[in-house]
Order: sequence, then C-alpha cells, then structure tokens
Amino acid sequence: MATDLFAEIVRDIQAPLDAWLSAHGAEPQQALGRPTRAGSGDLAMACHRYARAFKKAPQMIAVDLAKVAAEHPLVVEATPVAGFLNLRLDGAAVAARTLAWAMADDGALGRSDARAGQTVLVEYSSPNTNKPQHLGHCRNNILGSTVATLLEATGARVVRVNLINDRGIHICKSMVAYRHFGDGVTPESAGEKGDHLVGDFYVRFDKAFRAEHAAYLKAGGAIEDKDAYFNSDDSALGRETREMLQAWEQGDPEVRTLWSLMNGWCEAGFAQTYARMGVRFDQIYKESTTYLLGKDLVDEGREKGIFYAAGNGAMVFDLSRIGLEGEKAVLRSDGTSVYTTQDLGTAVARHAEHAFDRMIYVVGNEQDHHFKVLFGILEALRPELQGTLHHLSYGMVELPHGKMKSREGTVVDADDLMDGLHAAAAEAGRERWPDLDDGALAARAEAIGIGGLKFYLLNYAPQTTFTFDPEKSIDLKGETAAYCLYAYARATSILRKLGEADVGFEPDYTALGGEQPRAVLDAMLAFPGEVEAAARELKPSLVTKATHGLASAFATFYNNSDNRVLGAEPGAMAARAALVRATRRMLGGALALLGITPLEEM
RNA sequence: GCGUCCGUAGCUCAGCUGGAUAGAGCGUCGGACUUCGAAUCCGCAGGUCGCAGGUUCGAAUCCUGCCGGACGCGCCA
Repeated sequence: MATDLFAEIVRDIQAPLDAWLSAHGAEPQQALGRPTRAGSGDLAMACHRYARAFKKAPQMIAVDLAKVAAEHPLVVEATPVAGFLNLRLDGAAVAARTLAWAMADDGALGRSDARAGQTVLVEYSSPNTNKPQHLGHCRNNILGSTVATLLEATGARVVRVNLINDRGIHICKSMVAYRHFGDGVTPESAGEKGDHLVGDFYVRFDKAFRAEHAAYLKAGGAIEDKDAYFNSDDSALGRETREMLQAWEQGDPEVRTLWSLMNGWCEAGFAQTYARMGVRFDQIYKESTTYLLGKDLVDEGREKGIFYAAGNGAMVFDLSRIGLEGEKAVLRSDGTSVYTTQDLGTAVARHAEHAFDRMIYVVGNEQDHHFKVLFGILEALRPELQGTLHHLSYGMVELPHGKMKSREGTVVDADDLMDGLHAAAAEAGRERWPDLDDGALAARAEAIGIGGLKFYLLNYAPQTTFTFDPEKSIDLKGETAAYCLYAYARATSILRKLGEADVGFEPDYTALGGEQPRAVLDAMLAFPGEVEAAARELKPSLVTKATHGLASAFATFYNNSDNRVLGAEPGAMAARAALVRATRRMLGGALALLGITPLEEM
C-alpha cells in the first residue's frame, strides 16, 4: 500500500472544516496547505474567499474555523491571523507517524497506484543514423526516460518507444561520402565508435558539397541558395545523393548493403551511449519499415471527407478545422507521402497494437506546430484518440555563446560530455581518496558524472530554453546530483557507525521538535506530492527540486551539533537515528526515480 | 503578417489552477573543521517580478495592449 501521508493528514484535518463550511451554506473551495509565510504554523488556509458567501469578514470566519480545527487531536494550536487560519500540529505525533511511514511505505519512495490500469506509450530519443548524439539528445533521452519512470512509479503500464530515423536524404549524404572517401574504413580499423565514424562522413559530405558549390559559383553559376543548388542538376553530389535515395527505395542491393553496414555501425554506437546513460526502450521502430504507413488512412480520410484534393492534385487537410491557417498536405501531387502521413499511420498502428490510454511524444518545441497539426488530423480520423495524444515539448539547450551549430563545431557531443563529466568527478575523487584503486574510483566517478548530467538536465522545467555552461555542468557544488549523493553517503556513514546502538530504546520524538529536524520531516512529507505532480505535469524538475530539498534539509540537520545521533542520550539517539534511516531510504528512492545510482561512500 | 514559448537578484533558474514579508543554486564578501565525512554548513549584500492598463479584498501569477528574445507557420523531416 502506497500512501501520501501528508495528503492523508491534510484530508483528515480538512474534513471537519469542509463539513462546517457546507453546513453553513458555503461551498468548500480551498484545501489546507503549507503556509507561505514562515512562522505561520504547519498548515494554513485563506478564509477571504468565503467572506462573500457568509457576508462576514474573513477574520471572523477564521475565528470560527479555528474553533472547529482545534477539536482535531493532531492540532495543538489553531490561530486566526488576518483572515488566515493557521494550524500548529503535534510535532512528536507527526514525527512518529512520518518516520514509521518513511521506513515502511512505498509511498515514501514516490510510488503509488494513481495510474493503475493505464497504458502509456512514451516515445523519445528518435535519433537520425547519420551522426552521433549531442547535448540536445541527452535532454530528450533523459527527459523521456525519467517521465516514463515517473509514470511507471505512479502505477501506469509504460511502453518506451524509440523511432529511429534511419532513411532519407541525410542518411544518403554520409553514404555518398563514404563511397568517395571511405576506402574501406570500419569502426574497428579506425578505432572509433560507429556513430562517430558515420558522423565524420556526414561532415565530410558537407565539406565536399560546399567546395563544389563554391567552385560552381566561382565559375559563374547562378544558384546561390545551397538547398536549391543541391536539388539542381548542376550539383554532381546533389544528384548522386538523390539518385542514391531512389536506388535505396527501389531496393538496389549495393546501396542497401552499404546502408545496412553504416546504419549498423551507427546503431551500435547509439546502444553504447544509451547504456551509459541508463536509457532503455521496450520497442524500437525504424522509419525504413514505417515510412510507407498511413497511405490507407489517406484513402479512409478522403472517403470521410476529412481530406480533399487541392488544385494540383495533392491530398490536403484544411487546417481551419483545428483553428490554424492554411492546408496541410498528406500526399504530394505525385502521390507520394510526407512525414506527417507516416506519423498518422504509426500512431494508428500503435493504438491498434497497444490500446494505449495515452501516447506522449518527447520532441523539441520547434515541432509544436507539427504536433498540433498531427493531433488535429488524427483526432478527426479517429475520434477515440481525442485527449490521448500529448506532445511533451521541451526547449532547446543553448551554449553560453549561442546555439549549437554543427557547421561551426559548437556541438556538444554526448559521449564527449559524459567523458568530461566522468573526468571531472574522477579528478575530485582522486584528491579525496588517494588510496582508492582505479576501478572503484572509476565506478564512483561514473555515478557522480552521469548522475550529475541527469540531475542538471532534469532540473530545468521542460519548456525552458536554458543555457548550458560546460564549466558549471561539471561543478559538484550546489543544486547537483553530487550534493544529494553526498547527503546519502553521510547518512549511510552515520548509520554504519551507529550499528545497533539504538536498538531497544524507545525513541523520544520530542528530540525532533527543533527547527532543523522538523525541516527534514517537512521535506519528507512533501516528497510524494511532488512526485505525483511531476508525473501528472510531466515535469521531472519537481522531483529534482524535492530531492535537493530533502538533501539540503538533512545537511543542515547534520551540521548542527545539537542534532548528533552518536553519543546522544538513548531516547534522542533512537529518534534521530530513525530520522537518518528514513532520510537515507527516501533519498535512495528519490535518486532511483531520477536514474541516479546512490553511493555508500563518496 | 499569424501562432506558440519565454522575459523574476550580477549569472543560471524556481515560483505562475490568485493569498501573508517573492525563493534556490552559482558568484561576491565575511565566518565555522580537537564534535557523527568541510564534495558540508552559517551569515551579509543583491529585486519598481520587461513596460502600461484592467479584473480582484488581494496579482510575479488571470485579461488586454505594447517592448524585447527564441522557435515555428512546406507537396522538408
């Protein structure tokens, strides 16, 4: 049984207040909550909104409600203050309940059955197999993976899906470059990860193409626009690439062989990157097998009058149906399908396969418009999908000196980034533990470095476009994974030293009445609500904040010598030991939700 | 032109389904290791919440209009 103890306590105290309000003819509206103002007790409620219903001053209502609240056994003080009802709870009783709950209940680990019976598909990552993954993919992978974990923790059956973009003109560019400059090189012979090797050829293509275009312009060529030049017959490389795509579609054996070879390299590289990030999938789709889906839906939509033929023969959808402007083509005038057609087919096929209650696409906010259109068309075609489709849109990651641009070499490569984080953690670790063997040091550095990346990227709300500072990202101070891991390790250390010294003593919970232990208890009580909100709003940053909040409250508790566990008199020792054990358990659970491995020592 | 997102401390960001004195981290400055691990803690300084109106007992939060930034608006993906 997984419960949210805080919510339970609030409900219990709220009930008689609501009953009183109803009995006096007012609709109960606002729940008790944590007061925003320090020193206002444990729970508070603004009574101003009832003033109209009662035709009475908020101050008077607060006085009446205070009398009702004071009846509750957990409430030791109910004070009306300027129209607010402030409640102080029995600290020892709350502490005893909180610690028992934190040690035994899965709710304290953020688990619940709130989404029991729901099936949710989460699609994330969706890389192209023409170059290695970069910082933007890191945000996507970690965001998608964590959202999936949160939904799972709160009861949903989750299917993690990756749709690999393994076909198309950009893939052919790497292949053309390999054909020209490859000379039989392989990841093994080059000693390079496969995705990086393929990426090298993609860059090589761009370089060769730009040289070709420059020479063309110098010789008096008229087409200045690069894309237009690429698509013209004047560009030999453009022509070769386009012809290769056609050959691929026709199943040309030689082209298919090269394609399989290079895609295999790339996917093997991705697998390593995913494994290191702790990102996994239940199902991997490839566009090479899905790109023709959706054509039957176009026929269906035409019969239903959802699509119609535009002037030049293309099949289009009228976007004014969904409050947007213009038309969206689902078939070109030559009868071939577009990206959206494929997405339509994929969504319908997945619904047939999984009967999902919800499908979440984790994709950058530059595709907001695309998803509005896609969902609008899907809901017109399949009314039963209404309300099930969600685009988890996230902002771009910028660098201190602007955006990431592959052409300008300002891309932060995912593998390099993880190496850098690992190295920074290892360097700090080497100073701390001069005698630790290399293997153990590497394991800790990996946990701290990769955990740091996850925490850093998750700590921003998804829609924010934020600035990634490589220097700060490897910082182990502040609102970081390392900070939370350190709190966990210190709690572990206390308990190791304590052994069983507190066994058999009755905890004296009044020893937890001080400001610092109470702050730890408050952070514990807040945690499940934050996890639920994070799952509901698809916002893992709520979990990183709540985790840091618990670690921070514990650090403050820990650093005050009044709160020593070891050497305290038995009742206080037992109570504080219980607090440390509960903190450790909850921090471990919180880090697990974030995909971060706790360390017993660091 | 239209649409979406964003604008809060020197920097990076929380808070936004309206509530009391707007928060955190970093950075600056000053303190705390003979006491459970200093990758820690404590303290000081730092804000007309982009601007102007409106709604409300009450607005960083809701509405309108401006200003500034990002991204979109394809028979690309």
